[in-house]
Amino acid sequence: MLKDAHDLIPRECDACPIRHRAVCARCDAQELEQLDQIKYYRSFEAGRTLIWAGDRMDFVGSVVSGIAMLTQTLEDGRTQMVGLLLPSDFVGRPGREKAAYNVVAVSDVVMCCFRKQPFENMMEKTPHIGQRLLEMTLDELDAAREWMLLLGRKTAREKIASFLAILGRRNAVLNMSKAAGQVVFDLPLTREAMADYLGLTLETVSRQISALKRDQVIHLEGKRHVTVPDFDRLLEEAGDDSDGGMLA
Amino acid sequence: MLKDAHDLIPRECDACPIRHRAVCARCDAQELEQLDQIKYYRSFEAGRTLIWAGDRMDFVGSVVSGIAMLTQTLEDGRTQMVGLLLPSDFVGRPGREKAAYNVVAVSDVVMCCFRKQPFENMMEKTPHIGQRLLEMTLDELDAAREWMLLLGRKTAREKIASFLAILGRRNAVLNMSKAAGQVVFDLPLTREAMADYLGLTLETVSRQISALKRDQVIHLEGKRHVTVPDFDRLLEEAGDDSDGGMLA
DNA sequence: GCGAAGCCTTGATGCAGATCAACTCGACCG
DNA sequence: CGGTCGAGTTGATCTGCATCAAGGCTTCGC
Repeated sequence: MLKDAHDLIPRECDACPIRHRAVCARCDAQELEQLDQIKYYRSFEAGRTLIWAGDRMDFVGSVVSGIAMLTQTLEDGRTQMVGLLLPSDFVGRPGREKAAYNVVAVSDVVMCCFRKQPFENMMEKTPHIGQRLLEMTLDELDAAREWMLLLGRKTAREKIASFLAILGRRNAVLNMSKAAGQVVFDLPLTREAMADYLGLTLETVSRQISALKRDQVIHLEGKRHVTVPDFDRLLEEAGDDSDGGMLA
Repeated sequence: MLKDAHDLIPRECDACPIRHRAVCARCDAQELEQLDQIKYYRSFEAGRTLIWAGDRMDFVGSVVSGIAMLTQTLEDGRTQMVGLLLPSDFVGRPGREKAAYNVVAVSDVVMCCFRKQPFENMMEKTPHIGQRLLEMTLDELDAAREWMLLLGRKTAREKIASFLAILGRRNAVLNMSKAAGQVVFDLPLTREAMADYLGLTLETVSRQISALKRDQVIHLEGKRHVTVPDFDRLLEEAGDDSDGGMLA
């Protein structure tokens, strides 16, 4: 299943798909050289837990390809997703000994790992890395705060619509959005993972997706392929403050 | 009411109560000098909204004294708190034009404001500021993720207990915790603000506090003064993973 | 081709927390 | 000192989502 994972591993940073969005985005050729000394690639197959909360961490790194999630659980098993990691997202916290969250591969994942101690040393001397990491962390904090509004105050239907809007927005940017307002994408998560993202049960997720389909807000082919005929309609359903959506 | 606010404004950074925890924590004397050129103090009375989401921001800054909250709202008025700002916490985002959240003074607040443009320029040249801001932002992100678990997966009782535990832990650190496990503090928020923090209604907050009192998990004098006779008991009620609590 | 397992959907029922409403208490003010 | 206003409590009722349960569809291994 992972037999061709090494095809996805860039030979050098110039060829790296996340070169200009990851922690290393601001680094110059010489700094990349240094990073190269302390990095290595790892591949994980879908479903595998890369890191358990509480584990000792000896690396930090970037997601190169695939999707992973950060989760927390209570003793009785209730699970909440607290981060969704896409290519270029950063994993781990410089200066921290132990992992604070579980990291689980949603799809097959390739990571570019940096040995932790050398990376921390390098951060001290190379402002470019810390600067970029600050930007990325601030973005994540903003995302976390949107997410808190969703978890604390939205109805199940609004939660689903919001989640679809997030995915749709992302794909609209990448795919240069199809004709007038029509947006198409695949759900990267199972119903259960969506439930953990949204603070719902998988049954409620399923029901609300069915309801949005019934009400023509979305169309579904199979269980994962979504078409949004009218994106503004979807945004209304998401209940967000009308304007706020597009501020980058 | 604010007549003596200027008494709370430090004359110089050395005398500043948040000198060693705020963004400026790592700055040396010369850097403080520079910051001094671009800073000014502002006072706000309890209840005032310091900043409206969408407002143009021409400063960033630190809370010197008092408590403020970040909130987001949906059009129909549902409100979620997304940040609780204590002395030394940072307000605003370098590089961002417009405020993303409302900032509301919970108590009287004094802020140390930096003019935004000069502050950003200084960040470019002074790694100490960016480094400290990164640390603080990472801490906030961790807090946000704990908060997401609370919002998404905890029951009303667990939410209240968790919130009390957070307050109690903070005060235990400051006040060198009273005799054996006993913790005492005042609630800084109204029932309504607590509800906005926890994603509940104020009625539910009130009922659950009453329930915890009835069950002897806490004692109340008046409506705000809380005594926790057995802190471990409170942590159990909070439902957290047993160990996780004390990792700083 | 058949059984098992994973993912998903749908139905029936129950309950935690929202909503609506009445009331208490203390602070402030003319 | 009576009136008002904001904060908090408590009760009655309603409802959205969780829970429990059954069954469908697809994929995979034998």
